[in-house]
Order: sequence, then C-alpha cells, then structure tokens
Amino acid sequence: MESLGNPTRLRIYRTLVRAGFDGLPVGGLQQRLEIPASTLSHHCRKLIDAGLVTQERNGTTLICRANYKAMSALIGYLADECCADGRCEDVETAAVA
Amino acid sequence: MESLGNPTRLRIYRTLVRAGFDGLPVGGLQQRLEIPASTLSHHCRKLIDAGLVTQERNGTTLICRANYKAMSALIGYLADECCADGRCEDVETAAVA
DNA sequence: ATGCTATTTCGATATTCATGGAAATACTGA
DNA sequence: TCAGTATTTCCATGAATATCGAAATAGCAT
Repeated sequence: MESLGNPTRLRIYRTLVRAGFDGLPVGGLQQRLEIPASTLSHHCRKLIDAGLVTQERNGTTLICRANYKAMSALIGYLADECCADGRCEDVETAAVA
Repeated sequence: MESLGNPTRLRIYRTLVRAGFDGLPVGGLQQRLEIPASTLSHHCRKLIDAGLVTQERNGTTLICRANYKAMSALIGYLADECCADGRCEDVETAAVA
C-alpha cells in the first residue's frame, strides 16, 4: 500500500495498468515518463517487492506488468469492513462503475 | 493517496472505517491505538487535509469520521482504466465481494 | 473566573526516502 | 570474444517524514 504513496511510483503503476497485459519494457516506461533509468529502477523494485508489479525477461529487455490480482486485493482491503452498518452501498457501486 | 502510505495512518483510517458513521473521538483512537496524542494529532491532520477524514466538535471532544465518499473515489481511481483490454473482470467482482 | 479534560501546536531529532550520476552486470548478435 | 544496448547496483546527498515531550489552546462545568 505504501508503495503507491509516492507520486512517481503511482504514475509508473498507472502507466502499467493502462498498458494492460502486454506490459511495458523498462525502457518504454523511461521514455514515457522521462525518469532517469536508475530512479525508475528503484521505484520498479519497490513495486515488485510490494507485489504490485511483475517482471519477465524478453531477450535483452525486461517487461513490466501490473499485477491485477494484487490490485483487486488492495481494493478489497480498502473496501473491507466499511459496510458494517450497511450504509455504504455507494462505495460498492462506485467500485464497479 | 499518499496519506495512506504511512502504516500508522492506515491503521487510524481503518479504525475509523470500522467505527462507521458514529466515528470516534480523538481520545478513543488514542486508547485503541496507543499512540501519543501529538503524533496522533499530526496524522489526523494529514488525513483531514487529504479529505479522507472529517472532524466534528461535540462539546469537549472531537469526533473523527471516515469520509466514505472520498474512499469510494479513491477506489474508483484505482480501478479506473484497468479494464481497457477487457481482461480484469476479476478486479470488478473482487471489489464488490 | 477557575479548574479540568481534550486536543493541538511548537520545537527538536532521528530516520527514512527520493533522486540521479557513474560503474557494474546481463543479454544478444556478429 | 567483442561491441552494443538494456537494466540494475553503488554511492552520495538533500529533502521529507515520523515521532513525541512540553507548552499552549479550546471548551465545559462549577
């Protein structure tokens, strides 16, 4: 959760989410976001450690993908227990909207 | 979003979410979480600034409440754009589960 | 007004975090 | 093996953050 607390990291993550299942190579992220390679690498590492992102080697490039399972778990965690008094139907519907 | 990046703050927020619409006075949080008053106050302030928590005075105590609207917006933001390629039905269903 | 409780602000400190250049490593193709 | 590209690790630095005791403020009851 704290992995997404950093604006840069949130940007990286959302970019990957948008990229979908094809993912993006680190270099692609670098171009798109204009972040120095080493900084980008640090952030990716954190996202990977947090389980929000996975990497797969494809020849000389590393493909990064958002881990949708982890994201849904995160969303579930946030929405969890908020409906004890039955007053947050809006939260549920908003989540699917 | 970064307001929830801090573990202590996340704990505070979840406690308030669980407390529901009745909310909790600052002192109640303090007892429950065993955090020094000043530290707690700082964190509450940040949550309030972020719009995730609201406060209302009730005599000599301040009642804190989780702002469900903000939470649903946050969830929506996370879930947003993740379904461009139509492959994350699981995310949607998980959110409501 | 005065005392009492709840909460915030002040001030100071230690720690963590983000950042990025330079060097190292990983892989591919010739 | 060598050259070339992609990515990470090393290292250092400045900035932001978390923490909390002590003092200040706010509101209520007497």
